[in-house]
Amino acid sequence: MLVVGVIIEYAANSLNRPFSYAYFGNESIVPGIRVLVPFGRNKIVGYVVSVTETNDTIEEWEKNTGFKMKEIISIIDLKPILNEELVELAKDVSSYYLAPLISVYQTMLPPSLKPKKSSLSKPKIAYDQYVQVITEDEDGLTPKQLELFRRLKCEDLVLKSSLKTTLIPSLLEKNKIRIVLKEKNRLEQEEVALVKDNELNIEQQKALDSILYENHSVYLLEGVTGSGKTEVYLQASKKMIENGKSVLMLVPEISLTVQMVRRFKSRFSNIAILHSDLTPSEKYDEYRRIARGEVKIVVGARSAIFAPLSNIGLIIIDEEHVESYKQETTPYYHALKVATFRAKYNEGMKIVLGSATPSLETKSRALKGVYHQLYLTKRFNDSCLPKVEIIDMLDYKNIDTDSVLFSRRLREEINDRLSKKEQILLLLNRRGFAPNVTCRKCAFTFKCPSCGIPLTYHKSDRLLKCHHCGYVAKMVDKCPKCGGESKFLSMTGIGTEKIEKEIERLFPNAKTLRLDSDIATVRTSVPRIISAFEKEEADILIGTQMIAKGHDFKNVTLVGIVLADIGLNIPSFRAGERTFNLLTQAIGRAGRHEKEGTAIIQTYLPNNYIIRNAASQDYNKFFNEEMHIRKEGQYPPYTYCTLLKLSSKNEKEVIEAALKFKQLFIAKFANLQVDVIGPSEPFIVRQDGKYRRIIMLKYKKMEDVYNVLQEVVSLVNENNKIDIKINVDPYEDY
DNA sequence: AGGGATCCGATG
DNA sequence: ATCGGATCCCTT
Repeated sequence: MLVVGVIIEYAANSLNRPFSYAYFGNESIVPGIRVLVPFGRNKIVGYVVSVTETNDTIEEWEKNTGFKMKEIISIIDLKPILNEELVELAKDVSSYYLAPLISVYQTMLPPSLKPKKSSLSKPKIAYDQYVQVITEDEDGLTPKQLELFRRLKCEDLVLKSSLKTTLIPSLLEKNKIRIVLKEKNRLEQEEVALVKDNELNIEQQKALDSILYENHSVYLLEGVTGSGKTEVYLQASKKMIENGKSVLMLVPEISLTVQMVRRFKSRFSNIAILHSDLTPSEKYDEYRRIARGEVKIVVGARSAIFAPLSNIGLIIIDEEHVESYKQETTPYYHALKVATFRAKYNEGMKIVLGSATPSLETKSRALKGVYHQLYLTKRFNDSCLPKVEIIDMLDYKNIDTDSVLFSRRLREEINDRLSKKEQILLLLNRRGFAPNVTCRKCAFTFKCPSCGIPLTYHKSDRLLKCHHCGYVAKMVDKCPKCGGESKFLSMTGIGTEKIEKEIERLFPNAKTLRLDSDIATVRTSVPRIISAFEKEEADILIGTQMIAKGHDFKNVTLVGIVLADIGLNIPSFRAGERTFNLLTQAIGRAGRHEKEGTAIIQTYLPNNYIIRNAASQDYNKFFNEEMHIRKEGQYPPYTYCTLLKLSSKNEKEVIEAALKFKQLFIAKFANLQVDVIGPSEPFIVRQDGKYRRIIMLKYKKMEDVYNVLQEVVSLVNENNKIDIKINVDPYEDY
């Protein structure tokens, strides 16, 4: 009998250990394969972690160990689904982020291979049928058959479906040909013509040489848009490939994947793509192409950091500062952290971080010499920086006489661009019509039943939406509390829809488009709107941060930031950094080409350092001032953080549990450099109808908190009344 | 007593 | 994570 150690598919801390099963069959069973096992009253999928032989019977084994033992129902895989490196990597990720091992495996693998019951119904390998000639002998063929036979003989393999003929069965029967099955690639990749490398300028060459020949493990390649970071990525990749290494290229989001893939395909004919917009079949096919070693370059989003590439020479993380590199659900990993883990198994591996506005963590490490700093300062097409004006919206003299939303200056400039047939971007980082609906009779405010935060009114579909959880309700005519008529329901605050309406009123002849995630719910609508605007089918594009990212509109000469303050008042220590990045991005959309551009920032905080530094495009000044604030508050990069999230249906119980944890922490950390902040009521008051509390730990060394956190994880076992989530190095903090 | 909601504990 | 049996609560 074989005793098989299995971790089961449920990603719960209390089940994060092997369960033993018996196996009597004669199929090969080795660690790393999936099996179907009985668990409680269910049949579920498990992942084999150990196999040992014993002469005991089940009864004897049960008596010796005191556990019950059931039998494995069936074996799913022939061979391990993860290579050795990924198995080790999963351990590192699981232990650093205190996440169940199975949850890491599940994020590493495509849907068809996840150790999860749902994988069994996911797409399997698809085959194409090819025809192959197996003899020289032309005897016994009819003229038509002979004609086909001779045609097939010229080639090795011919795709059967490409032959418009019914004669295949007869040739098969006469033993002239055979059918060969080959795995199909269901991802249709765009054809891109290969081009030569661009000439590098001195800075680029220096950066490239440093990456290739100096002995640092992490590089920060800092350079504004248009300074040619991508060319450095491409040529560094090329050299790595020549040296027999492989390359992993990460981009922050799907729309940027497409552009980056195009750039890479113009130099390398064979690359793999991994991101969440692929279908399960496409993911499966790409994954296996990588695993078989058929590709040396992978371009993808966050989870591509787990690509089964071997012998990695270079991992590039473009737009390093973007927060989407951190997953904010179990296993809460950050792609950069995972990259550093991968360096352990890939001798001499380099990590290159690219950004125009590096995260404070990265920049400060570069300044300390932990990362090697490289600069690209020259702009390529020599386009000049836009002129930026800050408009104080508290000063009534600046406000337009017809509209409180626009300043005189912004309205003037819009009129000017409309008359010159140049285009305008209007950024407001909030969707909907009004973010708050309150009854003026009884002060009732519409709130989300499951989150407890105010609902936003969406005029176009007359809905109230929760921007946090997606809850939707029909707008009503009367106040649900006092029955007051609709005229008492006041809509306060602004969103993109209101700007759209206001533009229609003030500039009736202007053609406008709107782009935000309400519109983006239809998969194809984003590229459609972007390309319509590119083709100058509209004068004004109104949108949220979606319009600030990446797109290069040649005829845009005016960017209006309708209200820059949104995001600054959020109680997060990262609020300033986020806003700086967004404003910088948006300003950068103005005048990226021959024509000079202008950006107008409307704000109630005209002297705020974030807004001033974004306006002057001064990253270094922003960095120094923000670092000062982080130091005062002892926030990252001066400390590390871990966020504890507790929730329960019973408010009193969360409060009590949170206080208990606080006490535990205070006792354990008495002599260590660890701060315990909270428990506090989070900004999102409820989650899924459950009451919440958060505790933030701030510390200098992970060793100081690690054991205690593990203890917390084990306490979670005993406590199924309250749900506890641990987010190490969180980006959420309120 | 009966039905439904909620809690609790075990899962090999 | 999931399930069933135990427990509690309310109605009948």
